[in-house]
Amino acid sequence: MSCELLGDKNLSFVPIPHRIEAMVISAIRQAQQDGVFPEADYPTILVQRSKRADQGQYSVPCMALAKSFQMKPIDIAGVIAAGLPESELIDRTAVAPPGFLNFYVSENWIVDQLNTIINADQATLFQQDVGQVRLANVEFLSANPTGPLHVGRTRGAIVGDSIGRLLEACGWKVHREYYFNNGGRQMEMLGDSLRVRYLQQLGHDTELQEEHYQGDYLVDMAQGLVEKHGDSWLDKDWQPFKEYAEAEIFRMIEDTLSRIGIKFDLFFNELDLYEDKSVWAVRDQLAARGHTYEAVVSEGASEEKIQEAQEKGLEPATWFRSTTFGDTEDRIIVRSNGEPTYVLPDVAYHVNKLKREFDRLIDIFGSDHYTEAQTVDRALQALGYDTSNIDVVLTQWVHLVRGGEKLSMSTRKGQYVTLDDLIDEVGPDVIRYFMLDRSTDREINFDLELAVKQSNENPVYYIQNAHVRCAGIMRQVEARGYPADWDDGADLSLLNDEEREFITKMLEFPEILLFAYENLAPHLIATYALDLARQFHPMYERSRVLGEDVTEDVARARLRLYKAARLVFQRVLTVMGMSAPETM
RNA sequence: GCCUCCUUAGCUCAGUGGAUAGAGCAGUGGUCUUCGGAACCAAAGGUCGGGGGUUCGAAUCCCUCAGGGGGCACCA
Repeated sequence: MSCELLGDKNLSFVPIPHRIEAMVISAIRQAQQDGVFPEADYPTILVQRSKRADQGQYSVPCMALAKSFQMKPIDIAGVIAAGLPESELIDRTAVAPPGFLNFYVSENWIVDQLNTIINADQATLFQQDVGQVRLANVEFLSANPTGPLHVGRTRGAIVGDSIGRLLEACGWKVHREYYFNNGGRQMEMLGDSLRVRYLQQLGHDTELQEEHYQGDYLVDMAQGLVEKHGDSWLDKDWQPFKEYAEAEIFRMIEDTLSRIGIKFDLFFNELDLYEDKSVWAVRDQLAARGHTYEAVVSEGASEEKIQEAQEKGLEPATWFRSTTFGDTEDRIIVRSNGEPTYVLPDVAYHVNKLKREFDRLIDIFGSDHYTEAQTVDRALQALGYDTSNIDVVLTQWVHLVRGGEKLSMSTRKGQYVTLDDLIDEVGPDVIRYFMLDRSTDREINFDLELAVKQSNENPVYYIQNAHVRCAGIMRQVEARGYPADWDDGADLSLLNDEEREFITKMLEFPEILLFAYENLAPHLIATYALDLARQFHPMYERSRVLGEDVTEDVARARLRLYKAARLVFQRVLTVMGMSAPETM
């Protein structure tokens, strides 16, 4: 086929719709040169998957082209059909009213893709090339080290890591970053809580106060401290305890994360932004550009607020005039006591990231950070930065559900469910899938009973079982003494309609991958994985390899099919950060 | 009050402005007994929250109303 529009890149896994689009554009250009179509701009060509078999596998609605080309849609479709370049991909096309052009993908081409899949580098199977290699910074999780990871943080962690994997599958290099603050009152309380626990371990009669951290992990930690240092820390204040606790907690967090397949490239300490003075530099630059002012209340504040401020006797604070950038109210960046609010170091952090070598930044936040993210964006604009290469993904809440009842995830008094507890209960693969399979702007009800169910109600088992079944066939073939390359050179034209349709479904993966990447929507991978499994199992039921009534030629062709299917399931699971088990 | 996300089958949810809106579960009726039954097949199930609008064409875009989640701290 003519591929000039697709450039020189390896065509193996260019999504089919992209190839069809290139063919259509080529036909349109030809028709324009021939004077059949006027030289007019026209809307983007839409190539969609057909819903019904009698509409081919892909179709292009030409109705939207009618205005540009001053012809009836059905005639436009006919002209395009006649002008399509020769292609090994497309067998035939058909025009359907009111103006659809349906594409029938070549059966030979479809089955031959099994060879392409099997011969490809498995680590990069279906990898999309979105230009030269670029570097993305994905910031997620960013929980302060005050305790073990709580389940409430899990969604952001999984979504962040998976978006990273999605980018990697589309040719990016990904730098995963975790932003944290180990200063402030919270961390002081943490240190002091450990100090109290330490004293208790040594038999002192002292109790935690209400504002102390109540979690049992500090008891264990205090025990370890006694084992290491005996009573030599008796007279120390909160500070060394805080440092000890922080180091231990980071160790716990990293252990937990490694259990669900997440590894960060950098833990970025907010305090570094104070040490290198960049927090104050940001404030000064905002001031120099005239975007700040000193006042007790914001400009245009209500009488009520002014009165309230007077009653409290507040001193002036530094405000960022975010209303200039579309905000409904200005925001405080430095409190009257001289301490910055959270937003100022966060702006400095983003400036820091923008100054590093990244081609784009992606932030994953809980939806409760909506206003914060907007304010940071506005401040960056105020500083003169182009924020168009910063994407913010906000994730909605997760509710743990057991037996139809929502569980409380309160962090008070240490009664929280840790991520470790959840991993112990349902396993890492289930967590990853359940946190991924819904659009990020939808809430999740995480059903703990469904999570451990071993039936096709549970999508994780259903998907992984497809891989297990493929692996089972390979084992069986080997056990019966067939050579490892038995399927090499098999006559793939022996595969039936159902088997070919399944291959077509596998070949949708590149377009799904690209679309999920473009929309930063990893749930589309999860949905696709389940769809693929749902198409796999019925076929598996009927298309046996080693049945008595299966001829050797058919057996070899089917073995080739399952070999490729196994690789595709493995790849899909890997992109989601899940395991592809051989047995279950 | 303002901002934001959600509302699609009994339930949980997919759905890129295009043809007759799709899955699973539950319910109904069947099949087979395994290269892992942790299975498969069939029929049934819908005013896409309500109402306007834009468009040749709207679940999808815009406006509006209603219901639910989250946010709007001199917290992080």
